[in-house]
Parts: sequence; C-alpha cells; structure tokens
Amino acid sequence: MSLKHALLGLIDLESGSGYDLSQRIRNSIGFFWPSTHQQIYKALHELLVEGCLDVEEEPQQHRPDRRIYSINPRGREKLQKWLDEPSQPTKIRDAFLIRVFCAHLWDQAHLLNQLQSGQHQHQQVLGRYQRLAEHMDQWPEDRRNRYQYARHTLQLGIYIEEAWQRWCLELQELYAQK
Amino acid sequence: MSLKHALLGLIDLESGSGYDLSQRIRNSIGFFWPSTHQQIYKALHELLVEGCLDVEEEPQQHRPDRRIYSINPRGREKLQKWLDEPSQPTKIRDAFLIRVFCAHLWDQAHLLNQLQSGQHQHQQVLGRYQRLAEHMDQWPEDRRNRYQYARHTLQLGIYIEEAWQRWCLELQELYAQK
DNA sequence: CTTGGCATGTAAACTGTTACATGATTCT
DNA sequence: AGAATCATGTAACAGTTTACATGCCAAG
Repeated sequence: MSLKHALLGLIDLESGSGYDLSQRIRNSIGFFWPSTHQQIYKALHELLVEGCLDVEEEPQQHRPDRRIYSINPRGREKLQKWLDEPSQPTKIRDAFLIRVFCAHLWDQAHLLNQLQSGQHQHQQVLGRYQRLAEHMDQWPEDRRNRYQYARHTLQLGIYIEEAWQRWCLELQELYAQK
Repeated sequence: MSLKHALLGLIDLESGSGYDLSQRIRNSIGFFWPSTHQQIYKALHELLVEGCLDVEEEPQQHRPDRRIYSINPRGREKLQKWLDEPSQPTKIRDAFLIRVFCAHLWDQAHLLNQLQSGQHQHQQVLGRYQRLAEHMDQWPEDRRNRYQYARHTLQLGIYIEEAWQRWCLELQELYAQK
C-alpha cells in the first residue's frame, strides 16, 4: 500500500495530525497519489498498530484532540526498505480520454466544446502548480532544501500539464478549421 | 463505471469477443484506462444483462466458443448519454513519484540509479507509442479515419512520455554534476 | 444565518487486483 | 519439454469512494 509509505515519507519531513497530513497531501503527494481523509486516518491507525509511528495527544477545547503522529526508527526502516523496491509504472485513469476516443459520436461543436473545457480544467491545475512552485522557490534555503524533491515532483506535474495544454490546443486548431 | 463505456465505444468501432476486446484495449484505451480480462468479461456480462449489447455465439472446436458482442441501439444511447457528461480530471497514481518525494533518504548513487531506471521504463512506453503511431499513420485512409480519435489519444500519450523523458534527464544532469 | 474550516472517525458500496481453473495448439 | 497464445471464467482479497456522523468556531 503506497499511501502508507507516502505518509511515512511526509511524516519523516514533518510530524503532524491526520488533519495536517491530509492538508499537506493535497498540496504535494495528492498530485500523484490522490487520497481522502478517510483513507489517511485508516492508514495512520494501521501504521500505529504496526509500530511504525508514535502518537502524542494534544488536548483541545471544544473540538476533538489532535493526535500528532511522528515517525520512529521502525517506521523509517520500513520506508527505507520500500524505497529500494522497484516501482511499477504509472497508471493513468482518465475518463476524458475515453470520451475523446469515442468522439466520432460527437458533432464538431460538441467536440470543440469538450476540448475547451478539458483544456480549461488542465489550465486550472497548471496554474495551481505554477503558483505553488513560485511560492516554494521563495522559501528560505533550509526549507527549500528539505522540500527539494517535493519541488521536483511538482515540476513533473507542470511538464505534464503543459503537454495537456499543447495537445488540447492542437486538437482545437485541427477541428476548428475543418 | 467508465470501463463499461469504454467497451461500448470500442465495440461501436468494431464488434468482437471478450478476448478480442481485451487485446484491443491493451493497444488503445488501456493506455489511459488499464483493465484486466477479468474485469472486461465481467463488464461485458453486465452490459449484456442491461440490454446494451447483443451476443452471437461462434462455435469452435477444441476451445471455448467465442462470444461475439455487438452494440445495439440501447447501448449506443447509453454511450451517447455518458459522453455528454462532464469528465472529472485525471487521476495519476505513481508510486515512483512517492519514492522521489522521499529521495532525501537515498544517497546520490541510489537516486541516479532510480532516475535512470524510471527513465528507461518510460522510454520503453514512449517507444511503444511511437511505433504504434507510425503504424497507424500507414493504415489505409478509411481505417485511419475511423481510428482518428484513438490516434489523437495516442498523441497525448506521446507528449506525456516526452515530458517524463525531459524531467528524468534534467534531474539526472542536476544530481550527476553535484 | 449559512458557508467553510477544524478535527476525527465508521460503514457500506463499489472497483480493481491476484490467484486459481481448464484445456487444446503452436512455437522454440 | 516448456512457454506462449487462444478463450473463458470464478473467488478472494485489497483498495477506493461515498455517505453518514458529530460539533464548535470564524467570517461574510
């Protein structure tokens, strides 16, 4: 289960509660490993039971106590071991591409419409990545160093979104002039 | 369930047995919607029960009869309806990127090694896409026309794999000179 | 006074993967 | 002799999504 290892990696960078972690995931690992808070809480429990994490309860008034997780030697070992395993290649699951695949069932206007909205969606994502990248590039050096690999994964996201932009534009041009 | 609609789309292009379809999926929709034969057979059954497909048994000696599925008006209607729904954006799930995210736990040699093997894997995929694209571009015009949208989705795959190549190379250069 | 954020979870439903099963044919 | 291809499936398991549950606080 990669999510568990993703969590170990995140916690290794910085301890936090389930809530913290799900927020942080949304702006980092979530880009290439989407996950909901339900999954995250469950995975944290399991890691705790396996003895890979420590918890400290942080009492709060008027809301549930925060359970701050931190990684311990056993967790770090587990993560190390997993890091050395080979990765199986990416799996993309994109319903939009299934739709394009079936585009012979659309008329031209509809196709252009779909391409435009697809492009728009990916532009939003690209914009978000770019803003985050600019933001990270202005962090102080130590933090920037600590998160350098996160920054690299973000860069891949940017390249991939740029590929989408190019593709959507080319197709729109192709079918607009027809 | 997108797989069902993917199957409807594929069958709409050309009827075939579960086996045929899983072969064809491997070289088309499988690029952005991976699926195993078990899922495919199951989905075909369900579509049949829902009355979206017709079957014709093709008896064979010495091996199970082929069950040739073809789309019917109801199936086409279901597909049409689904095509008009908006797509939710792509979900990438890539364990390799989780590993890179945790790369502070690798030494330089290990990182370079992993980047190289990641690049290699994606190069394989890129090569496969490129060969298939060249092949498709030499099809006779009618077939090329029928599969033009499949060809477009392939092009996106090529762009995305090129993005991976660029990224892997840049990172290798960055960490090699350090 | 409603929306969104904080903070944690349970449960059911759905989807996807892995292992197993059968059995002939062709290629190496 | 062993592996790959053809051809279809079942069953168990793993993973993911969606819905539900609670309850306070702050901002508009």
